[in-house]
Amino acid sequence: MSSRPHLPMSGGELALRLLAAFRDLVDALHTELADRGHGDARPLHGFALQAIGTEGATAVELGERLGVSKQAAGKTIDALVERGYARRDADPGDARRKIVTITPRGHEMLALSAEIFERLRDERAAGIGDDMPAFETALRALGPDLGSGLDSPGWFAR
Amino acid sequence: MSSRPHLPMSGGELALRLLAAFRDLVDALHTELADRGHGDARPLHGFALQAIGTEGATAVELGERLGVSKQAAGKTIDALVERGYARRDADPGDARRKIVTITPRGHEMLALSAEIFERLRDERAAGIGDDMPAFETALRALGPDLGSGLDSPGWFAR
DNA sequence: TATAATTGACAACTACATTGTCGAATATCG
DNA sequence: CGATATTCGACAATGTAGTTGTCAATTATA
Repeated sequence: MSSRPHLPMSGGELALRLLAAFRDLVDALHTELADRGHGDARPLHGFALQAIGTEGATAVELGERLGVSKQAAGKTIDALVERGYARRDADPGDARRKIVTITPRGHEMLALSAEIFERLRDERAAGIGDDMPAFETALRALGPDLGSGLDSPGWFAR
Repeated sequence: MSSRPHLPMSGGELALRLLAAFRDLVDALHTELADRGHGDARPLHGFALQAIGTEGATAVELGERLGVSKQAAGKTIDALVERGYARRDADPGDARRKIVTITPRGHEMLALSAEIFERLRDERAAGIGDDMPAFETALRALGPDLGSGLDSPGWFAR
């Protein structure tokens, strides 16, 4: 409960630490994933798989959910299919569409990611202690609504 | 505070919200920067300028500080010089080296960024209230040491 | 039925990263 | 002093991911 006096955090440090904490979590996740048979998975792949969902999706839909063009979504789907995380099938009702669905291996990767994320969260929470609920409440208040587009690559530098 | 029962946050949501909060802050910063004469500044530029510092730096040094190759650092320096944020000068003592220093316009952009970041932080803190000190303490405990490399572009997808 | 909209694929282009190579300049060691 | 090694910056080739534009095929609609 921080009986210590609190050192103020500058706005720049706040931003930097948010990014560092995110990267730390995701790097730890993928180190662990690599150890458990998913060394070819990239951070983007997990997000894309979740955007595909249990219903499946077309390239256009995936692009909309991820906030990128359908062409970029198509490339991501190619990568997922190459790695065995997703498959493309013809839509029986509409010959234009190709439905992308998650393969068993894709589901396994998602489940593994969730499991590892939970453990990472618990480890971090243990280091934070009583402040964790306040931290989570504040983090929810800090950021915008979720799912607002994951067009991260290229956004940073350009 | 928070007399409400706390809803638990999954590990995945934790990671996602850290990224969303970071992006929200940086997007707001650059919207404001654009309104004040720095529409061509990108998030990476501010970090690169800070890595150059008041002492100046060579391309190799900047690459080390940013965690990228010297070639990538050279390109970033090109971008900074094009926009008038930095300048390259020959080192009088070593003809191989070219010292990159921050121009007055670069210093102005850094000062403006710091000012805007402070205001953004205060706005967010107002929405969070009493939990803000606990939040900052927890965020410090959550992430790794700062300055561990900013090689964000390409890191996410690859 | 003619027209419009949707889907997925292809091409061309941009942007940013990588590794490898090179010449020039400097440092070091015998 | 001079040969060798290192450092720095530039160039080229390559890889990846994104974009826009175009196109044919298919489906929906007026």
